[in-house]
Amino acid sequence: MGSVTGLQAAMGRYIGLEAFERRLLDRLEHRPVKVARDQVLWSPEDRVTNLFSLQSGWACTFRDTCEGECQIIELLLPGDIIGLREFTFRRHASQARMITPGSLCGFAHEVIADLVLASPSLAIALFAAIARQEALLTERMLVTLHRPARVQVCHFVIETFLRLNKVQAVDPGQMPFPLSQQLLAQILGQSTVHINRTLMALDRDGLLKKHRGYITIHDMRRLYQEAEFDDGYLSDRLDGLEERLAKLRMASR
Amino acid sequence: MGSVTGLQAAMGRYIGLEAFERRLLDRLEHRPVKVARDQVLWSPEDRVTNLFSLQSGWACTFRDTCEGECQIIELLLPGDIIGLREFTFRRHASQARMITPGSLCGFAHEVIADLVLASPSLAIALFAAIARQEALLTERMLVTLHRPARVQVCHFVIETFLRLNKVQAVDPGQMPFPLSQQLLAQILGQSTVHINRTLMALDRDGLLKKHRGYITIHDMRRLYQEAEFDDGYLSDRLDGLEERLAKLRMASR
DNA sequence: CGTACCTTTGACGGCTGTCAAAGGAAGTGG
DNA sequence: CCACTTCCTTTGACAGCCGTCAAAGGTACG
Repeated sequence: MGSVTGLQAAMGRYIGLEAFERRLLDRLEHRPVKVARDQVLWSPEDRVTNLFSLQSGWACTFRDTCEGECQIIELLLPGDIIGLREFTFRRHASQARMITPGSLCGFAHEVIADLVLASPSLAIALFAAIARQEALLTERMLVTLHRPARVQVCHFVIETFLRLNKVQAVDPGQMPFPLSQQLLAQILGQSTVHINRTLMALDRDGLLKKHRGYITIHDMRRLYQEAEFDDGYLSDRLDGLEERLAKLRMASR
Repeated sequence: MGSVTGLQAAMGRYIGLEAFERRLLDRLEHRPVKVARDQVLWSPEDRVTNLFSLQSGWACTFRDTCEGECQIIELLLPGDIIGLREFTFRRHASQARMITPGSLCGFAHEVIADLVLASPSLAIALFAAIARQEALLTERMLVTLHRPARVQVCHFVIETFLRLNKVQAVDPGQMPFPLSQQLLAQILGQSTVHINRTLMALDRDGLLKKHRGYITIHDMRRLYQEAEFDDGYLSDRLDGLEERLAKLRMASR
């Protein structure tokens, strides 16, 4: 039986899994490995060899821009697959690192070819997973390019709240948030100093307060308003595609 | 026989195509349709029904942010597939529109399921195509968040030059560029006024000059320097994955 | 108990957005 | 062929969000 946050859950979000597909996925993650905070999963220029299924803990991929600046590209939460962006490339452009201690399962990138061959449904689910991660990136870009830091922070907190909620119910008063202000700045592409001022203001205005390790959301409604949040991009529904797959599968038997 | 910029070329960038795969793709684009400038391919909230293979002309997908602002998400050039980002979603979040007149082939999004079922190689090629489009987005985000407008413009011009060059040799002195300063601003997420000032400066400094419909690159070397350009993210090489597919294919016979 | 990391605050400067207006180029219709 | 509209480009003045630098206080961890 796979864990709640394993590949089965990651793929099962989008499609119904048949028994043989569950077995396939289970075999990939039979032995999760514990990893420490700041553990590096790959570095720039490394040959692409592995993907990872993140079972617990938070991780990120990032790029060093010039002069020591650093931009986080993806924030990976439990249940996410790490490396989907890059598995068709020869070498990594980014670095991947654990933000907290956690556990994960690695598997060779060629295994994707096996999965696609064994199950077109899983292939579609993988498309869906990539598209969701890309949608996160797109929303981030829209917000960072066009809205002030205050909106960016509100938006990111809601987004993270909803993402966490998909895996496990989250109390808005105690939302897990193991990110320093520096990391938050690197996610939003702003300076640590400015993020700090923004967080102070959000606390002063009674919207939310960031503590060490967690966030307290005081007023979810106003948070949505300030963030101008529209959650369409977080939808897991596939529609249409899955039906077509089912039909094709029947026909090919 | 498929056109130079059709699906065959789009997929053939990444993998070798077998005869039956060529036939599959050809059947999808037997009848290209001419479309006018500003032709809308889909709008926000539309049900996702189609993907398009762009045979000629330039297109884009974009989102209206608040207050009439508009951010272009993808710039699509001949040979690109339009809609890869969204085909696993139920409804579109963006709008897609032709920038110039052109021609394209539409096909139902469920056809992707057919392709995946018929050929795992094509599935991998589709992963590669999505990953390349996502890489473009990522680079854009890194540059827009951390570099001044001058670098952004240089970077974008080189990127576009290289993308065009993959489809057809481009003369740096007459590079096709049918984008107004307003569109360029919407791509880079900046104001038209500021883009104008930046272009004036680049012309004054002898780097490049934008005319109506084309750009003259005066000094490619300095352009690369100013853009701090690294072309790794434009690579089409797959490595490893294709070999694995070939082996699996053999084994399954 | 000390070191390292994280948070907080102030001063200052710059890149970029907004507003406004005018001149140019292209396309349309009479 | 010319008047007219529309879009595109250019320029100036001004303001504001945000980055940088610097320093101090707080908190966790060995």
